[in-house]
Amino acid sequence: MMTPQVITPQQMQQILQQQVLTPQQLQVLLQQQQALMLQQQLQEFYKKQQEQLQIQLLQQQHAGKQPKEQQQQVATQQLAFQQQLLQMQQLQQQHLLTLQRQGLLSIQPGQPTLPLQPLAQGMIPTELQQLWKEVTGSHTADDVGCNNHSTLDLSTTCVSSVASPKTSLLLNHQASTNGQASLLTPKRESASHEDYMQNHPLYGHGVCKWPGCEAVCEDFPSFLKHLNSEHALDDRSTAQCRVQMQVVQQLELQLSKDKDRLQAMMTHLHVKSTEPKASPQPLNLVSSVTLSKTASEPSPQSLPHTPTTPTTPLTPLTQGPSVITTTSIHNVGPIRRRYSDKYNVPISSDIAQNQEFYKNAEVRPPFTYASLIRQAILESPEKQLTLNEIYNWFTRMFAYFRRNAATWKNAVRHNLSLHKCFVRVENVKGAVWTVDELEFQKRRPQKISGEDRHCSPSLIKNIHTSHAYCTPLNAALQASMAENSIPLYTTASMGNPALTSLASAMREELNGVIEHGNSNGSDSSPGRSPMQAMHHVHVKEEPLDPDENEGPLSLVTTANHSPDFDPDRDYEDEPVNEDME
DNA sequence: GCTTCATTAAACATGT
DNA sequence: TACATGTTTAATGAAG
Repeated sequence: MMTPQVITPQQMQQILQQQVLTPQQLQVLLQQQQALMLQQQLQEFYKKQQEQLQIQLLQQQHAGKQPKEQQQQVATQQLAFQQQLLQMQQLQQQHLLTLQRQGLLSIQPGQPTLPLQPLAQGMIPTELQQLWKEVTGSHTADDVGCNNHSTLDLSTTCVSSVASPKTSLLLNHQASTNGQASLLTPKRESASHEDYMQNHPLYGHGVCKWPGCEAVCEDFPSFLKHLNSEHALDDRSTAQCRVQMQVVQQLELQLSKDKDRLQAMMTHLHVKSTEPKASPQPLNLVSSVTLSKTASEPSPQSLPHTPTTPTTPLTPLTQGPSVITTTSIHNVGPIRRRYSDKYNVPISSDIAQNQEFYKNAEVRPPFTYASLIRQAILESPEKQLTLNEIYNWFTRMFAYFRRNAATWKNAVRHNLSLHKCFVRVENVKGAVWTVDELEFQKRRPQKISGEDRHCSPSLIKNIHTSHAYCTPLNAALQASMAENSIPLYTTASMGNPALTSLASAMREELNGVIEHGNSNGSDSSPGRSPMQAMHHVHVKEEPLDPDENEGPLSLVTTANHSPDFDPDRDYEDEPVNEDME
């Protein structure tokens, strides 16, 4: 049988060449793939039925029945089989509806993605029916109807045998979208009656959408009446509900498997594309950078003066970080918006996955300076770096920053001073920079409410807070993550991008959780801090700092003083005792 | 068109 | 004096 390909290699390639596969696109692909698989399974089922019929026909012909009897029987069986076909189609519609109600499947009229055959139409097995006319079998309807097949849970065929045989393919997009009001999210009682009518998942286009019902209800009250009378809480409804649950579970299981398969495919392709990247002659910059104090300008002969053409991973990972694509290589110039900031891609994942690429290609990393600085600091064992070490990290990790040192170094310094998320801490050796994770997370969404800008920008407030216990919360965060056995971003994890992304994603998630959890200042145990040697913490106020009516307040610089946070953020008013100077 | 943000450039201060 | 470090301001462009 000519079965439609789920996804051809060409299609896959097309997908992969779309550098950024949004989760929505991925979802659509998975749904389409699953729908096609469903279609295939049903078609296989039809085929098997047909084969059985043919076999039985041959047997009957050998038995030598009377022609008239045979004709009558054939007519009856044909009718029964057609009914079963319709029921199968109904079942298929129900599957689709289930997906749509859950928001898993959204068939849009102009969706230009992979060619998904309209199931409601494509599944009408006219050819099969034609074949049926040619053959005469002795199948009973029950045999057909309750013949479960393959992995599909077709038990609904038996349960919902009350379906009207005249039901046609009522699945249409509009009804489907109506159904998206979701079975799983019951309407609030405050919702208007009209909305409820329009969005009731079991009612659409004047038809009861109860599985296998399709009863015509002129208006919503009559539908309700019908619903209460015909689909009351009884054994049949319970059984149907149970079957529907099984259907959903089956589909979810299948979706999960397909997701895993896709992930494995992506991972496989990604690994394969990065395999030959192991440069036989890696740039000897790392050692020179780390050994030299003024290593920001590495030896010119070791630098790629022309933009390298690395073998870049071509496959965008769909979950989490993205991998450098060919076209992104061209984004060498100044990028005002960094996509990883914009799309919330964990920077550590991206850097980890494209580490070799960034090291060898003079491609500007698609992150802001602030993100890069933060990453540099977080990668350090002590979560603190001197300015020079930050420079070194830049040059070590990115070939792009091996040139124009004056420019980007100035930018680094500028960012360090400008952003409140970077905290300068003086210790005995000198000044190091740490990350105020809360501040950084707070500024990431970049959600701007314009009315809050009256707060006068500016002015660094170098408050010398007193003690070593002025621990940047980042340390506590890291410690908490360590306690939760969440691997930090290390070079050891770079070998496994999936793990890295997962860890990063979890870390980002956890940051948010801890952020809230810590907002009461309960767990900033100084004992965990790796920075007890700190003496001075300079707290600065970021120019973009609004009054922040919403979102977590930063307690990093204040939690050490008082849990009662002053929303005016006037850190100068905080008690400053025992200034070290 | 406005606002916000990131980037870049530059001036300036301070310390070594 | 030169350089590194740190702060601040301003201009510019991208994006929302």
